[in-house]
Amino acid sequence: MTSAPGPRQRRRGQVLEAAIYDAVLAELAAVGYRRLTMEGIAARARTAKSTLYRRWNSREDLVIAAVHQALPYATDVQDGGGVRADLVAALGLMAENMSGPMGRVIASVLGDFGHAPELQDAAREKIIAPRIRSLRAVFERAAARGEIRPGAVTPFVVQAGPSIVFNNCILQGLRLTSQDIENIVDQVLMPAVRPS
Amino acid sequence: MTSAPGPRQRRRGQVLEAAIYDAVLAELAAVGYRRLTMEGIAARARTAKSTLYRRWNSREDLVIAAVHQALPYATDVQDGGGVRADLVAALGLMAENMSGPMGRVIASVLGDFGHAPELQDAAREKIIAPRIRSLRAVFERAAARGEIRPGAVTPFVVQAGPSIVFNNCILQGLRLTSQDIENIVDQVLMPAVRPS
DNA sequence: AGATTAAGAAACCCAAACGTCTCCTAAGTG
DNA sequence: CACTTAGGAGACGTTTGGGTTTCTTAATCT
Repeated sequence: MTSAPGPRQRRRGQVLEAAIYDAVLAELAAVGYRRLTMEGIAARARTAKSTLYRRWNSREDLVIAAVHQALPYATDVQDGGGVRADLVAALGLMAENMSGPMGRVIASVLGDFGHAPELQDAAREKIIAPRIRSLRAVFERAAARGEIRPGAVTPFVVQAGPSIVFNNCILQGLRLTSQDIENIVDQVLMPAVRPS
Repeated sequence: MTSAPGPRQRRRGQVLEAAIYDAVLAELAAVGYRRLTMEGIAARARTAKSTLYRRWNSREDLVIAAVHQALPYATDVQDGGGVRADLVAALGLMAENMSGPMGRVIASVLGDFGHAPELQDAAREKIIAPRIRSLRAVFERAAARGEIRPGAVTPFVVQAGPSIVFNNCILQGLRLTSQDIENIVDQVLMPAVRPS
């Protein structure tokens, strides 16, 4: 569809690298990590295997790099109309992200976490940690404003929302509606932090 | 260790099948689904590839069967001293199971869920559903006894505990202490269902 | 005991990928 | 424009594993 297949343009540096990363993610989403191959990646990126090996030592390295750079959107939510609204916004964005192609990518890769410590660390640092951090910030600002009990902001309370979202989107493949998000906030999170 | 490697015993039927299933699970826990091979399974089970293909059509079928039959321990918790104790017991057992070798098996396999609907369904039915069910039963009995607000027993509230446990044990590879379990129950679950 | 079934071992063929290497030439550099 | 760099294409040799087949012989059945 991109005109005749004549003498193709040749990409370099950043542009090429970005195209390869895209191909890795697309391939992961399409065939899964089990069937991810360098040849498949090269074909989808319309490049050559040698180009891949020129930059990364192994499939694992390439996957780590691709996942690593694909996920730094920080999910930082600025305060809006109080805790409840902030939590709904934050979890909603999270659900949004996890339902898209990135959700499939994460699902494909996480099975191998136990056997690839680097992947596990990268994922933990890039995927989980920043989201948990930004969500904790939401709670803590609310606590500072006196909207919630300060003592209620524990690790498990902070984890609860993301865990539920994750399990629905990634593991069960469901798509959470905004009503669902509100239900999670109202039924689980708010009761845990509401001042008595 | 089992005497000289003379003419080996030859297993059949149920016994052999069980040994193969064990091998599949052990292999999954050891090398992950990405590197799971029929040859590896056969070697670990001390049997022949032909024996495997005589019974299952593909690696996928074998994995499905192995996971399927390995997980029917129902996790039904009988009522003890009230909701709190019941929840602690149920989640504790869940955490126990997920921290063992079965946890690694689940982690290995779930990446390919999106690409193997049968696996996904089998896992959902065998792993997730029964646990959610038994936990909901705990809540509902408590509601019937008047210990908690009946309206509080929603799907998300029921999911909350398992989701948190899952994300800690399987995804993060952490080992939850009984204190952790109590914290989850006290900080997240009880506030959600406590009668006002 | 003799007959039947199927486990185990091994050889086999074949396709897919790996990882390497060579060649050509487009894209950048001065 | 000459020169350097590195991407694209493809051909390799090799390994791994899939899946089949053959053969021997335990285990089970009648």
